[in-house]
Amino acid sequence: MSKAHLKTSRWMHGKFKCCGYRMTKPREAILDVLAGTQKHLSAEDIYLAVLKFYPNTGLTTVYRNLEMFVNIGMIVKFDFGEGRSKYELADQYSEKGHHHHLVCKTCYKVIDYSDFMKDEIHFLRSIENGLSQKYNFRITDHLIRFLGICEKCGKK
Amino acid sequence: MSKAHLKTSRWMHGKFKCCGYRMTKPREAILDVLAGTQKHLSAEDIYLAVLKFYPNTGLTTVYRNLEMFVNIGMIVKFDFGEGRSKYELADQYSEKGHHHHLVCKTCYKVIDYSDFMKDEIHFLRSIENGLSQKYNFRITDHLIRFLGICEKCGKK
DNA sequence: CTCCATATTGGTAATGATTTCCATTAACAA
DNA sequence: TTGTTAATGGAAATCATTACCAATATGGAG
Ligand SMILES: [Mn+2]
Ligand SMILES: [Mn+2]
Ligand SMILES: [Zn+2]
Ligand SMILES: [Zn+2]
Repeated sequence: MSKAHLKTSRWMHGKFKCCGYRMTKPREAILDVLAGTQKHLSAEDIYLAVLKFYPNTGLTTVYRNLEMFVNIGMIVKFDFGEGRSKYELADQYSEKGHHHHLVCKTCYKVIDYSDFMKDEIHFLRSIENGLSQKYNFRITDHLIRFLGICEKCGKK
Repeated sequence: MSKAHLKTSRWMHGKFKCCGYRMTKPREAILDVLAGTQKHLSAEDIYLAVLKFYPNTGLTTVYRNLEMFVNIGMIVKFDFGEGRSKYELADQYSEKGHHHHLVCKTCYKVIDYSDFMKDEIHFLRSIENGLSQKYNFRITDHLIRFLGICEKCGKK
């Protein structure tokens, strides 16, 4: 996480100066936590992790900053159906890069995959234009996800 | 909705006898309401609509039955991001058939589309098998959605 | 048709994630 | 160092969804 920290600091500088945002401990910590894991974390997960670095951070602050990070596109918020949102670094700031998810309907395990991106690009190109034209809708993003039963749940 | 009602009754018969479920007014009404609209309704939307037919239905009952209908595959539950779930009849019970959604990030307007299904099938076939193999995951469903700005929101 | 076992209902109270408030603190430009 | 103002964090409020539970209605057996 010290490595992650260094990396994090670098983004911050670039991203914040311009937007008028200030660089604060909680913000740095939130990005560090997300940069230091491959998992999809809930607001509370992040809060608990941040707490270890800065023992009097508020959960409110975590929520507030997560929202802000989502707004400026540094973090992505997902709803996989378990009742609370999960967060991860946006594609361009993550080692994972552009990817989608397999979600187990039973235990909510989430698997990242970035296979078959060539097929995806081909598929998207073939329809995005048609859709935005037909429905007068400016498409800025897409969501592709597969649902089913994970290995562990399948054995029961 | 009288037409919808007739149609609804027919399903009920087939679907319920077997599963051990009983046919009740609220259940009939919920399906009628969903069969009588093209919209994506929240639990409360449905509750208010049902209330007009059966003035002392409980919101709890609506939630309970929506969950049951989702479980047996007659209704589909969606989260478009507005903080409450939306429901619609499952593909095979709806005039809409298999379709996906365009969702406006600004006003949460939802547009159904079923264009380019040929491309979709081609795309899915090319990757579902590979994914389920590689990740030992039994895929039962998929979610394809486009996000962006609707016509109205684009003008502001 | 009547009766019974039990599935279902509907009000109310709990839950639990996320927001709102607001007085206090910290960032950072001058 | 100082002043302006963004940012924080604790507590209270929201709000959709669930859990409870006593009262009721359904559908099959007799
Ligand atoms: Mn991911
Ligand atoms: Mn739809
Ligand atoms: Zn699982
Ligand atoms: Zn819109």
